[in-house]
Amino acid sequence: MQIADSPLARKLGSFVLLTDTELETLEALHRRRRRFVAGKDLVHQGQSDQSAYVLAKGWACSYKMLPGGTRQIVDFQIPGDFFGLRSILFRTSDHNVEPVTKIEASEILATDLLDAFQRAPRLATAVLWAASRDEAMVVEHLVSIGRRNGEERMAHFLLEMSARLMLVGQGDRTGFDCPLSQYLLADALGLSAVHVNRVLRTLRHDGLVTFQRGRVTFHNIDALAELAGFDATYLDHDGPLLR
Amino acid sequence: MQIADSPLARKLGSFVLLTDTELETLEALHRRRRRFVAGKDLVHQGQSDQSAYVLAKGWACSYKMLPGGTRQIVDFQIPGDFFGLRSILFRTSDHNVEPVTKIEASEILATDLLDAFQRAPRLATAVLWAASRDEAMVVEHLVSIGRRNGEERMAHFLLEMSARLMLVGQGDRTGFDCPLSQYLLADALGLSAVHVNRVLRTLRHDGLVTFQRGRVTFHNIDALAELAGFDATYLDHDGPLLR
DNA sequence: CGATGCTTTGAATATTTTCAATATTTGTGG
DNA sequence: CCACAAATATTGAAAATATTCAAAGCATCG
Repeated sequence: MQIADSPLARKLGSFVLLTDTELETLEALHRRRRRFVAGKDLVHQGQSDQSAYVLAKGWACSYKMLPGGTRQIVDFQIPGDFFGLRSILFRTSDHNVEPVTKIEASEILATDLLDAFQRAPRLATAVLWAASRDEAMVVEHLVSIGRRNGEERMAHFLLEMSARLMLVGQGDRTGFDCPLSQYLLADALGLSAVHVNRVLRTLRHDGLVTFQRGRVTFHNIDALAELAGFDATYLDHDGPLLR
Repeated sequence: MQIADSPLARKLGSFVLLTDTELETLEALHRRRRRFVAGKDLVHQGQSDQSAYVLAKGWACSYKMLPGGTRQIVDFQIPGDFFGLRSILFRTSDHNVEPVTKIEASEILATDLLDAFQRAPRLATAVLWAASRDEAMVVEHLVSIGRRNGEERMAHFLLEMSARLMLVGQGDRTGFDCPLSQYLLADALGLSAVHVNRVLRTLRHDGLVTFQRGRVTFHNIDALAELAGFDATYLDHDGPLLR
């Protein structure tokens, strides 16, 4: 069995040991490489016949708009991540996706995905697993917003992003490059942008972490994890369950 | 093709037109009917080899504990709902499940589910769809906690529960029976129990909704939906995508 | 009927937002 | 490479929102 080097194959392969047919079917999903500029939505809440994507380069975010004009960012996507899957399964999208930076992504049409599941049925189980992993992240995000204060939320968020980025070979224990503005952080963490600024100042003054000029630098990652109550098990790959 | 009357078959059938084999395979998942008393967890955060369940009677909730001893309820389950799916896919559970009332549920072992996927591969796609629908609810919950105030959150929550209950034939436009205490509501909505009480008083005084002695009564459901910014599309079934 | 859990209310405090103003950084065209 | 405009970050003060602590009133169920 050959090793595929697409991020998607690597991710799914950690759950299901993929056969050659399955690998080929996966690779076929990567025709239709697209580029998008930052800030212009590529999946639209309420629209039908939207595609899903696998992100290859750059950062994006999924969010929902509220009647008052505010929004809540549900999730950030980094290279190797899926997005827009629900737009396929529900025919019409319940959320928006906006590139945070300029991005490159493979577009996956509804029929592509359903055909792939027909050709290689175990892929459906693998995608179910990947989607559940994403759901676990949303759940942890929910817990953060529901029960952690500003500092704890920020700490947890930065640690989670760091762990996710390290899984795809970006950043290290000292920190990571981060293209998010304080407005984006606010929309994600359920805070005001002003408060995000104050929270970052507090964490900086306490010698825990610095976020300046697009770079997150950890000064005391253990104290930060302690503050956040951070437990990365929900991100861990354990080795394939399906053989 | 016969019509199966299990809630699971009805739910998955709204996404995939199920064949006889698929229906039989589904029904086989309903051996192992279990009863549980209220308040005693049946899925445990951090434990491995946990089962998933399909709820037949009663209400349950999924939640996560935090280091400080507080908890965040992620989701309530009502008859027909799945829970503990992630405990199977990840071998170890990242959350707890507690019966709110006494419940009856069918236990589904990891091997049961994976065998069923092998025997009837389209079931995996159907379960992916159902899991995505659950994820959409968690996302809406996240949005609520992140960007709505106490009154809006409560309004949204009550409307969502009403819509979900009506899908399984419980309650109507005038209201529904609800076994949740203000403590449970607080843990779900990311508020304190005291504040939940004040929020309910405000909604009652404003003539929108009354929640007393286990019964939710809508007085002005349109105004309530307006206040909450409630849009039920994320709960809608559209008719099967897979034939 | 008595114990227990749930609901209700008040008052003081903590957290977060909003509004407003001022720095700083970044990107762009000349 | 500089100057300028736009975007982003920072700070203060007042107001809104929600929490905590404490106490009392109601249900409910054996």
